[in-house]
Amino acid sequence: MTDTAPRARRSDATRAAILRAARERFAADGYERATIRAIAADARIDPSMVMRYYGSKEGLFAAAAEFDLRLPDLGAVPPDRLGETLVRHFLRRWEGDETLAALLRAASTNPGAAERMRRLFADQLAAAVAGFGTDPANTARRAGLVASQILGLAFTRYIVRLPPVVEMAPDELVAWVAPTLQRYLTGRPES
Amino acid sequence: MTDTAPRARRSDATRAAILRAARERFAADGYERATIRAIAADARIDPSMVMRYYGSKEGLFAAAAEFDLRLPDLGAVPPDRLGETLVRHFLRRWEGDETLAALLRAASTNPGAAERMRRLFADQLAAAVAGFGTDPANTARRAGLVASQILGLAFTRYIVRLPPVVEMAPDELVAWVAPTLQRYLTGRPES
DNA sequence: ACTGTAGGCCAACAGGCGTTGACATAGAAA
DNA sequence: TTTCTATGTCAACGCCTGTTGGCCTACAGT
Repeated sequence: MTDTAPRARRSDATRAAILRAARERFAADGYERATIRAIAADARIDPSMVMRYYGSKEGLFAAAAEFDLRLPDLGAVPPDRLGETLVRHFLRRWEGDETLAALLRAASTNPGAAERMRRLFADQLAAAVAGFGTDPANTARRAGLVASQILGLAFTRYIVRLPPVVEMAPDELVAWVAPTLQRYLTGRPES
Repeated sequence: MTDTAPRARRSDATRAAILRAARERFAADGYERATIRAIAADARIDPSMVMRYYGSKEGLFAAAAEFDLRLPDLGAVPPDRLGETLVRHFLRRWEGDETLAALLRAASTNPGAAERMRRLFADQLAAAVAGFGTDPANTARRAGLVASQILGLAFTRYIVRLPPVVEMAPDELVAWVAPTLQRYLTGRPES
């Protein structure tokens, strides 16, 4: 069998430094403004190392934007607290990890990043929504609506930084937004 | 007095063509990928004309992203149909004019565009929300929440193009999203 | 008819970009 | 100790970008 967990290479620290710097820059500047040269400078190595390890800028972004929403099993959540659980989870998830901010910024202008974003929500979120079983015919629609509110929240809070949205405390946001998600997940239109 | 409505210059057609092409490109590609050369080519003029008429790329964008939400007077709307009115209005407004899409895409990566977006919603939306008078202390907060859902809808439908959100008919979207805005505008948290 | 000016094009600039290949070096393998 | 390979640096390439200034040309004012 091939060795799937090869022993640590000497270059692993460098690779990690590049990835960390890349995530920061992509999150702060978006895909096109985040230059390989700037990322390499942050990581204190030569730009050509980025090419050696990640092949191209696209390849670097693909590695840096690898992301798992880590959604909980919604089947194990009390059905009336689905919305609350989701908002809480998302707020925590991307407040501690700028990868999603990087993906979000890049998705606006980079077709590859947009595709990745579609996949992230089509696969992971739709799967989680399907996980609690009700109304299989509308799973995709419900997941899409949830995504619209969740991404809108992220967009206004972390990208555009609309003051009122930035200033609201997490608990306050949960109190307002949870019922929205709850209805998108379990309600009916115009309820 | 100075002539505030000077008679049409010969170049007005060119200026308009540039602006139209700029909006298209900014909407399709975002700020950095939309090049002056490409915009000029679309408008069938020389890139240097863009500079002559708009000074710089920033100046061109500022002119192309001039936008009025044209929000209705919410005081004249039946209080229980505020949400529906708003969603309908926004869907129509940006389905027929790509300026907002341009602004949205650009706001992700261009600080100036983000500032413009903040202003747009802080001024125009917050003003409209204040227009129906209830709960003046929370006007900004309510407007922010509305913006998060509205922009999230635009982001998923026109920028990332999440399939389920793209495929839903306007009426269907209204039926789902209107209650959300209605609650953000007139409800209380965790209602 | 003449002249001034506004409209438009062309060629070039300086700088930044992603990317490449040749070269040095240090540590593991022999 | 010698040899080889992984790690890293340096300098340059070709390309594209925003931007500039000089030069035609056609039209409006006289």
